Amino acid sequence: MAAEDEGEVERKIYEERRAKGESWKQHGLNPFGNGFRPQHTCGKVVKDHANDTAEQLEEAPPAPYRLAGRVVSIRSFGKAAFLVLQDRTGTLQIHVKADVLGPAYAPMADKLVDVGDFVGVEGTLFRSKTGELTIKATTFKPLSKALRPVPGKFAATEEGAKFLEENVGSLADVEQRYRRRYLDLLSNRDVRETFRKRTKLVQFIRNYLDARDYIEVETPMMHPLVSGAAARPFKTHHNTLDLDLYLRIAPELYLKRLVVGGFDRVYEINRNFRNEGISTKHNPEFTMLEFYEAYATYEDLMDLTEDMLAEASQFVTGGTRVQYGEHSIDFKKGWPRIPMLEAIRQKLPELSDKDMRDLDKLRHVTAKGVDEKEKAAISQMNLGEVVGALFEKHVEGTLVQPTFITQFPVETSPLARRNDAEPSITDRFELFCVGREIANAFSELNDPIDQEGRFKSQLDAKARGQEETMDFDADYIRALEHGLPPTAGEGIGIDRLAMLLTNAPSIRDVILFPLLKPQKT
RNA sequence: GGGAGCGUAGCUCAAUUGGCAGAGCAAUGGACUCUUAAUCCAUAGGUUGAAGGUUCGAUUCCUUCCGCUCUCACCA
Repeated sequence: MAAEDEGEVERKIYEERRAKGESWKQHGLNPFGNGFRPQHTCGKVVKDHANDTAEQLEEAPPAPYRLAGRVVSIRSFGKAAFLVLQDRTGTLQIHVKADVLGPAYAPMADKLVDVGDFVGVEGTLFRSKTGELTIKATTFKPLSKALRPVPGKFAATEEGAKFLEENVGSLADVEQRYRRRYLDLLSNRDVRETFRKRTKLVQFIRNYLDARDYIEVETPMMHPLVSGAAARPFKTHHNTLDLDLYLRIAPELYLKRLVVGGFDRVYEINRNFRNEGISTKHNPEFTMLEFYEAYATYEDLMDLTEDMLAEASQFVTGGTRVQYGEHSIDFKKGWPRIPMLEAIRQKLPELSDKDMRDLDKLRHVTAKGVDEKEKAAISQMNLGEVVGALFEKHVEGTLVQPTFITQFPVETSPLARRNDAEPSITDRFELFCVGREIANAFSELNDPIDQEGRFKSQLDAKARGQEETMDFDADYIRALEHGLPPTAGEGIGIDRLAMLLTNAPSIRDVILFPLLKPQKT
């Protein structure tokens, strides 16, 4: 039934289309049928014959094609009509004629086929007088009735798509695009393209890591403890066990347990959940790649990362140079690697080497121009935390081209290995691009005694009022006590990477069904 | 949570200083056997997001609410 909150027009169209579906039965057609099996696809037919002339097709016509898809355009002339058929591969024009089809043309003559319906056709390929590759249908079978119309005009052909892009889009209402993604997908070509690229990206990463002898695993989404990152979790509950659980904020500690177990090249591409704000760069559930390689260092992972992302860009977009908004991003290998303190001092040259170890001085500099609430938070920070805050405030947003920032303070890196020469910093890097963090990696802390101390520091931070802290994971310590080989690990935000490679301004443009407030009726 | 903006027909958008709520596409009826934004003739389609207020009169001004977008904060 049409919903009660609909407008008159919408309800009328619905009723009319239902009645048309009923009329299909008089022609022996099931309005919600099944059993038509296409043997070819629109995109392949067009590709295979793109260079065939009208004469070639007439003299040596290819064997008949059997296709099925959604009707996205109808141009009817009474006893003949041109339809545009869309399937997963593309579109192809169909010519249906009363004299060729005989009784099978009746549903067209009676105007029982609408844009949005699915049909199956069989016929031979020719070029129409205007030169377009077209199937002359010898079989025409409506398959499935669409009771609701598609939104507005279809971008059915290249020319039509171009027109709609340059003028009014089919579905422009941002909220509707996210809420009813199926309409967005079926009416907007560039949206289909974006999600295909996202899929290609994930496919590429899997192949890349598989080729390097990594194995893909799945670890728990429901965690008894908060671990692996600094974020607030979602809480849930298991009834039978009467057990409170958290949706995972990161898989890190489970993956490293697997390295202890001997899976010493391991990765997971899966969802993380963080109970934080929603923005164009944050969705509460998002996809993360994490991978761990024994006997590698964080420096090895920098090499791997620039190689993997340069190749991913090539695979997904066809080149290493990518336009993102106003920026032209170059993923070609050889990205700058800058220690965090150095990056800060490049932006704030007035700070001396000595200043960078002066907690009061740094607190003072960081607190410049911020509100009282933030000032209070800064006054509680330790040296590492204030360095991190200074970096985020003055440097992060300025890193447009891919840049590795290395040597993070130990206080903000509770799972990373200390630097051998300078124990106050860790063997860690983050990758930034367009002012955003794309990747985070480090040589793993495999010293269980040090790890125990770091967990305790997290508890102290929690006691100081910090909400985003890790729990003490005694079983993880025990795993480390059984021996974690020297290992480096990395996390890459797949959504943010997909944004870069598809020129998407919002993370919602690369997540099929982003979280929205439920619609009130 | 703070700030800014938006909400008009199924879709995309107009509406002058507060003065009869409109167009294109989609829909419906009709014509039409090579169109591709098909064309031509005709018809229908509205609680202007919701509630309240000011006014002779509100799409327009005010208040509250709902929803969305952007942005700041938070968030690797």
